[in-house]
Amino acid sequence: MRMDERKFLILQAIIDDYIMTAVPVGSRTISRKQGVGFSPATIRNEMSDLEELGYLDQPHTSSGRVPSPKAYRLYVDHLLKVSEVGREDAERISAYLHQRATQVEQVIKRAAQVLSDITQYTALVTAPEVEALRIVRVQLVPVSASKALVIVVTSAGLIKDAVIRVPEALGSHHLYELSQMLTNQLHGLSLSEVRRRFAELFVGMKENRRLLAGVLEVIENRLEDEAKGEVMVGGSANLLSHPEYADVEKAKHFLSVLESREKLYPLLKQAGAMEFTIRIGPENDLPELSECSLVTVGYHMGKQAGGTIGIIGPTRMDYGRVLSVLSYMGRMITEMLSEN
Amino acid sequence: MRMDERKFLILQAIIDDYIMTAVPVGSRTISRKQGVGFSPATIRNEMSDLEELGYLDQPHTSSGRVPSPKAYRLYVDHLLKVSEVGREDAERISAYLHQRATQVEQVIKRAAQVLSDITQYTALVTAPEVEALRIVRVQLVPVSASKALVIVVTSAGLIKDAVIRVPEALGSHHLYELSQMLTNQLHGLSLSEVRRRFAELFVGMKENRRLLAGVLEVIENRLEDEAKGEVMVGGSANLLSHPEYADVEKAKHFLSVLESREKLYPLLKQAGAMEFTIRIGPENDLPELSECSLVTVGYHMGKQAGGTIGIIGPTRMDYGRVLSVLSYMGRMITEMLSEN
DNA sequence: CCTGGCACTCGACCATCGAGAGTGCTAACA
DNA sequence: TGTTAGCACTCTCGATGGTCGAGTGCCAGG
Repeated sequence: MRMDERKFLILQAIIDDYIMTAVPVGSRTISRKQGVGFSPATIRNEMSDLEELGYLDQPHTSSGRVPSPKAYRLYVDHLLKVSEVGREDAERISAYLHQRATQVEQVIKRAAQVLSDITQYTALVTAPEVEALRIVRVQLVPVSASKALVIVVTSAGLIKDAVIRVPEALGSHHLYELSQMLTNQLHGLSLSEVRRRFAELFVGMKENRRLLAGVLEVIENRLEDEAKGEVMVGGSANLLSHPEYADVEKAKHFLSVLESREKLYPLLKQAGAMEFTIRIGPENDLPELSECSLVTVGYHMGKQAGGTIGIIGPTRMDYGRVLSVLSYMGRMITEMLSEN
Repeated sequence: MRMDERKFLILQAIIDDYIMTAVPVGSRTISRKQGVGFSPATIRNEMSDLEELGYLDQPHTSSGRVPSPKAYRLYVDHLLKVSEVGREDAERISAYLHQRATQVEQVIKRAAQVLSDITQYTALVTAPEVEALRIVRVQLVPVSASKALVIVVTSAGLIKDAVIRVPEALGSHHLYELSQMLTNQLHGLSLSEVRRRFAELFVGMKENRRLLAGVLEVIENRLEDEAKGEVMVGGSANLLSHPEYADVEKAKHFLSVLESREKLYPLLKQAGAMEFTIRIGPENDLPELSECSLVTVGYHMGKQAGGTIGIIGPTRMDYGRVLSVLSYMGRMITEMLSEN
């Protein structure tokens, strides 16, 4: 048995209906739909076929059918028509994003909020990846007699800072000169090249080794932190509005995944470079998410850095809308961050 | 009718039991308790009195009693014996906190995690208040040809930064000198005095007015941001473990409060300076939290700044344990942040 | 003043039942 | 041969009603 025109039509109708209602859909419902000119009996036969083909599941013998993950896969691959983003949604997105936002983190955080607000699902946004960034400047700023702030400015304006201990003898001027030296030495290096350069620096240096080691450690630590990954979550409560989370146990599992950056980050990271990805139910590596779908799109910050924004929700998700909203948001963020 | 020794005893027993089980407690249960040498009938009479006094509620005519908010109030004010924090808990707290943490934000975030982990409630932690802080240093660092990073170092090492636009003509040295000047002028001022001093600066100045205005704006913006308040939330999923949130609607309300910093922040801010506060059920201003209790303690960062850490959970909360864990945590954070 | 006893109340639990939605199958029809 | 009407069957859901047990209030006796 093979899929034919009519089977596609019916499957699509079933998925559309189920996405709207979350209720198993029966043959009558489909038959009544405009554009489907067949009797319930015919539909039933087709549905039976579709079940055999693995596209539909039946919760129990005598209730309507529910789309399987395989069906959603087919849906997003072939049947989905990605609509242009709605004017209203587009306006909300711009409005939110164009509030004065000086820091990248703020943009990211706000994006997560808007997305979850608009879609009523849960939004995930990663901070820009530091991988391909290059160092523009390193600056030491005195904070107290024995402490200084190390600031690492990277290309694309991403900034990292941390406090280190410095010898009391070093004055503000001295720190400034050190900063100039470090900037000269490290300028243009990718973060992974920094370590090598530091080794060279150490060779010809007598004083201030401790201090330099501190600076190196900061740069490395910041890298590690980055590897663990910053993920902003917006709208975790939204999930509870969907009937699939009426069961508190399920909701709890889901929420605890959202709280664990360690689990969340790889999920988004994986998708990273791709223009967009859709992971449906069991296609997610995390068993906790076997009944969720994750849609992601990438964004960029200049040419060198980028991150991922995503929406996570029940497999029964409005993929069309989510995809259009997400990709619009991706473009907007890219635009915002690149003009800096 | 007045409270006497025995009524206190019985009330305490009821509260203790209810805190453990979340089930309305009956006279037999109390009568069986060690230390209470009375028959169920006697207890019943006392319970009836306690109900009349407003300390107990009866969900329906023939089931056990449940403590009222008034009872909890009495409990925390008079009956509660704050135990020393458990050795195990103390160890977990130190272990978490003493992981290398260079930034205040990290300490804060981690604290929220540990607290929620240990107590199984939801933890809230505010970043240190900037109110009483004084400026130690202002520094401009070039980021690109036409952008610079403004760094405001405050007493206690709290750092704020933001990117502003600068005239292309200004070189790195020029920025450095400007930084020195600004630091000289603003050093030691509270943030609220800065605006006045800026007005004076403007008078005698011809060039760079635009730039200075930018710096002022940054300082002010950062202040505003601060007023909106940074609040870290840990363990929001924990709430779902408690039977009072078996109802998904309730859980949703609660979670959406947790997501709205605007609501959360004043709640903690209010408590701010106090050594500790306990807000029970309707004592909270937010109607969404009328069935929750909020326990907070303050922490300090040096002499000038401080924030609040808190636990939020059902009114039926283990106040003793929460209080001891919180105050221990408060002391630890104070210690950590002050040695910087 | 305390306590045992007793009648009463009320929610939780369970079984039963009918309605309704949906199915699969068969036979008739175009 | 594909489509449809009809029919018996299945399963969920909600309402109904009965029983059980925990708990109460009150009264009378110690």
